[in-house]
Amino acid sequence: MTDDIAVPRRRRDAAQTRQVLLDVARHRFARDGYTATTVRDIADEAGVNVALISRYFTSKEGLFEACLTSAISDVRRDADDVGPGDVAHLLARRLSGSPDDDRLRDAMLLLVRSSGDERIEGLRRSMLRSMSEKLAARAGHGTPDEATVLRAQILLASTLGIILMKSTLSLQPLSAAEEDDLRKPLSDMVQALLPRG
Amino acid sequence: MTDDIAVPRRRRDAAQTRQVLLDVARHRFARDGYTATTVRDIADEAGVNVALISRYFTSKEGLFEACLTSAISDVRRDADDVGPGDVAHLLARRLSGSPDDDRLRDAMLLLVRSSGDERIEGLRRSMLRSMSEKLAARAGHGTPDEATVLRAQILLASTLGIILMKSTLSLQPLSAAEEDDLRKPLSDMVQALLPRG
Amino acid sequence: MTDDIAVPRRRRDAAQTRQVLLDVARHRFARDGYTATTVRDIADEAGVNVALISRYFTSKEGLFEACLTSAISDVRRDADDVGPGDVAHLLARRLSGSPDDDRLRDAMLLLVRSSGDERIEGLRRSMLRSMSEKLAARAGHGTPDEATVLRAQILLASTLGIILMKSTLSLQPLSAAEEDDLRKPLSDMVQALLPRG
Amino acid sequence: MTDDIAVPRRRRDAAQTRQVLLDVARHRFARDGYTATTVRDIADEAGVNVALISRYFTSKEGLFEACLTSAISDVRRDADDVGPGDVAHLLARRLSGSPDDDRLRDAMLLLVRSSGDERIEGLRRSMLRSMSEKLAARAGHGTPDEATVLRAQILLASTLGIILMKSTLSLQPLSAAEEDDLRKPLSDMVQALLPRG
DNA sequence: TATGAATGAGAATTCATTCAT
DNA sequence: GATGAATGAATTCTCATTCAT
Repeated sequence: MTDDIAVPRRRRDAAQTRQVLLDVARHRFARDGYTATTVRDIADEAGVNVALISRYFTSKEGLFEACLTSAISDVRRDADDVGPGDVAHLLARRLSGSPDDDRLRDAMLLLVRSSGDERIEGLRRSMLRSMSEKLAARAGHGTPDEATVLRAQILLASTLGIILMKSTLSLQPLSAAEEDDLRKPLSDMVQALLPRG
Repeated sequence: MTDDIAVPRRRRDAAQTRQVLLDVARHRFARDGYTATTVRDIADEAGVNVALISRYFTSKEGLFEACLTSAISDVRRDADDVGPGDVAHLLARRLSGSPDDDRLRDAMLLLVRSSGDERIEGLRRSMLRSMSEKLAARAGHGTPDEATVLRAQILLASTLGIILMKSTLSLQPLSAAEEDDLRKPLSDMVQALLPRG
Repeated sequence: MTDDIAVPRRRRDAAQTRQVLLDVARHRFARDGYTATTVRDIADEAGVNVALISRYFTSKEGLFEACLTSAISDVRRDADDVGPGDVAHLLARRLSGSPDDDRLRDAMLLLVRSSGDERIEGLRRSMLRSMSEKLAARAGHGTPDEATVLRAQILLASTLGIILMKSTLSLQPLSAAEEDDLRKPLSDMVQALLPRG
Repeated sequence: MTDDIAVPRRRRDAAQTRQVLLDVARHRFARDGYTATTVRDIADEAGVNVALISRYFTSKEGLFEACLTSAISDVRRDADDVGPGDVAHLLARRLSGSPDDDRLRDAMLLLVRSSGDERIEGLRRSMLRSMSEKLAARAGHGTPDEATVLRAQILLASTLGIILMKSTLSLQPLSAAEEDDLRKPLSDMVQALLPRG
C-alpha cells in the first residue's frame, strides 16, 4: 500500500519520505489550490502517515512554502537552460501535455496559488517580479524599462492563465491542444508583446 | 473597501438583503476562491445573519452558483454592448482599476474559480466555451474553425490570467497599471492572436 | 395553498387557526416524536405562519403540552363512552386502521412520546397512572390492589406497544391487520391479563 | 449511572474506545431516541473527543447503525440460548431491573427507535420480522401460518411496549416491578397469545 | 523514524424563536 | 390577527495538529 510508485521506497529513509511528500503536495496544491487540498490527502497519496507532514515541514503552510521554493528552483533552472530568442518555442513545449513537463507546469501553477500566508505571498511576488524582469531583459538591451517589464508581466500572466485554463478546466480545444497546435499562436503572442523575444 | 455602507440598507427588505449577500459573495469568491471563503465571512461583511444564506440560497454551493449565474449575465451584457473591432480597447478599460469595473472583473475572475461541484463546473465550462466562440466569430467570417477558436481561447485564458494576477497579487508595475498603460500592449496581443479582432 | 382541508378556513379566525395547528401538531408529534418534528413542518402543513405557534402556544413545548392535554381528554371521553366488559372489542376497533380512529391512535401514541420537559412528563405519567387504575377497577371489585394495577399497566403498555409498532413501522402482517384479525388475539390477551375485563 | 469509570480505560486503545462509544451510544439512543441524542453527549459521556465518532463510525447514522447491528446480535444470541417453552420466564427475567440485562433491554428498545434513514429502517424491520417468525415457530409445529405470526407480532409489540414504558417512564408499580412480580402476568399473556409457547 | 490515536478549533447547516410591519 | 424577515444557539462534521508508542 505504501509503495505504489516505481522506485520501491526504502523504509525509514527520511530524505526520501520528505521528497515524496513534497512531490505529491506540489502536484495537489497546483491542481486543487491550497485550501481545497487537505494534508491527509497528501499523506495518503504519498503512502505515509499524516504526522510526518508536521514533522518535516512544521505545518501545512510550511509544506506549501517548501513546494513553492522547490517549484521556483525548477522554473529557474529550466529558464536558464533555454537560450535567448526562443521563448515561444519553450512555452509551447511546456504548455503541451508531455508528461515530462508535468512537474514544470505544476511549478508554474503554484505561482498563481495563494496560501493566505503573507510571508509566503512575498516569495511568490518576488519570484514573479524576477521572472518578469528576466523576460524583459531577454527582449532587449541592458536593463529594461518599466514599460517593457509591464509587457513581460502581461506575457507572464497570460502564460499562467493559459496553463491554468488548460490544465484545470477541460475546455476544448484548448485542453487537448498539442505542442504543434500551440506553437504558432504563442509565437505570435510573444512576438507581439516582446518583439525581440 | 468599495462602498460598505454607501447605500443605507433598509432593514427587512428581503430582495435587498439577498442582493447584498450576492454582491459580497461574488467579490469574496472572486478574490479568495470558493474554499477559502467562509459563509460567515460573507454574512458578516454583508451585515446580516449567516442563516440567511441558507434561507436565500440553500447552501454555500447554491450561493456560489447564484454568483456565477449573475456574473455570467453581467459579462454577457457587457460583451453585447461592445461593437466589433475594439476588443483590445474594451479589455484595457476593463482591466484597469476603475472601480466601476470592479464587478466585471470579479465576474471574470469567478470564471477561473472552482467550487468542486460538478454541475456548477458545467456552467463555467459552457460559458467559457460560448465566450471563446463569440470571440472567434468576431475575428472573422461566418462560423469559426477550430484553430480560430483555439486562438480565441488562448486570448481568453490570457485575459483571465492577467486579471487574476493584476487583482489578486500586488505585482508591480502590472497591478498599478492604468488603462493608458495597458491599451497598447493588449492591442498588440489581440491583433497577434485574432488578426481581424 | 392554505386551505387544503375540506372546511374552507376562514381567514383571521384565531380559534380556528389554533385548532388547525393543534391537530396537525398532534399527528406529527405522534407519528415522528417530539424532537424529530419541527415547528416549521407543522406550520407549513397547517398552512399558517410559524410565528403563530409561539403566539398561541408560547413555544414548541407549549404546543406539545397542548397536544397532550387534548389527547388526554379525547382518550378519557372515549373510555367513558365504553361500557364495562368489552375492553378487547374496543381495543380491536381502535387499533385497526379505520380512519375515524386516527385521532385516537395518535392520542394514544402521544402517551409514549417524550418531550424532555419534566413538567410535561408529569402529565403523561399521571394520565397513564389514572388510565391503568381505571382499567384495573373495571376488571374487578372496588379499589384494585397493586397486583391488579400492575396487570392493567402491562395491558396498557402492551396496547401502546402494539399501536406504536402497527402504525410507525410497516411490519407485516401486523401493520395491515384489520379489526377482524385483531379481535380474537386481543381478546385472549385482555382475558389473560384482566380476567373479568 | 451504571458504571461510568468501573473499567479503567487504557488510553490510546482504538478498539476499546470504539467499544466505549458504542456502548454509551446504544444506551443513549435506546433511552432518548435518535434525534434527541447528540453526538457530543455521547462523546462526553464516553470521555472522548467528538471527532472520534466520525472517525470510527463515519457519521451519527453510522453509529446508530452499528448500535442496531450489535443490538441485534445480542438479542439473537440471547434468544438462541433459551430453550423452547419458557418464553414467559425469559421475558420476566429480561424485563426486570437486573443491571445485567440493561444491555439487552437497551437492545430491545433500539428496535422501536427510528433514525429516519431508510436503509437502517430496513434492518429493524427485517429483524423484527425474523424475531416474530422465530417466536411463532416456537409456538407450534413446522412453518407457522400468518395468523400465528400475527399473534407473535402482537406479543413482540407488547413486550417492546412494556420495556419502553417500564424503562423510560417512571410509572409505578410497573417501573419498580421485579422478576417475581412480572412472571405470572407475563406467563398468562404469553400462554394466551401463543398457547404452546 | 514512523504510526495510529486523540484533540480542539472551525466549518456549514438547521431550528426555535423574536422582531417589525 | 397574521406574515415574512432576521437572529442566535445549537448540531454534525471536517481538518490541521499534537501525543504516546
